[in-house]
Amino acid sequence: MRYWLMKSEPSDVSIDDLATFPNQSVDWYGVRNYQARNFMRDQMKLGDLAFFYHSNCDVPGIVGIVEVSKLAYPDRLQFIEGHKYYDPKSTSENPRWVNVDVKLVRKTRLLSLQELRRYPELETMRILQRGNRLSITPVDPREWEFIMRLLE
DNA sequence: GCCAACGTTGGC
DNA sequence: GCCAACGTTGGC
Repeated sequence: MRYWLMKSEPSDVSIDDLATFPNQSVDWYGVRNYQARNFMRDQMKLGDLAFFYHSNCDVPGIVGIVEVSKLAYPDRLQFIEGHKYYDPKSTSENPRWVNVDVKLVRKTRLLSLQELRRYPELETMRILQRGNRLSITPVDPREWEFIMRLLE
């Protein structure tokens, strides 16, 4: 059982969007970074928990908790010609990109990036490092617990 | 909208 | 295999 942080642009899929989806779940499509892909493919297990993080928006930060509800499988968008996430080098025999499904556990208050930066206990978090761009990052259990207390 | 940081691509 | 050029991310 591991913990994660997963970024989503709310203009694409927000936590409120997720709450309205069937089963309150969504396929985590569009990851086109090998490191992030490998986390999904090799390490994510059913029931793993993740912070749902709004990025590239007015107030970036954690807005909810989700759980992995389906193990990694090929991202369907890589096969759709002309789509933003189309990958001509990917084939159905040998798909390059995968995604898991995640399901809403609950919304939380907005715990902003600015607030996260205030706690020395969290300063090793990947999300807080300079130039961090990885959309999926592991979260240390101690950091997870610390943040969960902030969200109570 | 700017731009620093980073990942990927492709010529050599 | 190096590395310059380019594209993307995402906070500000």
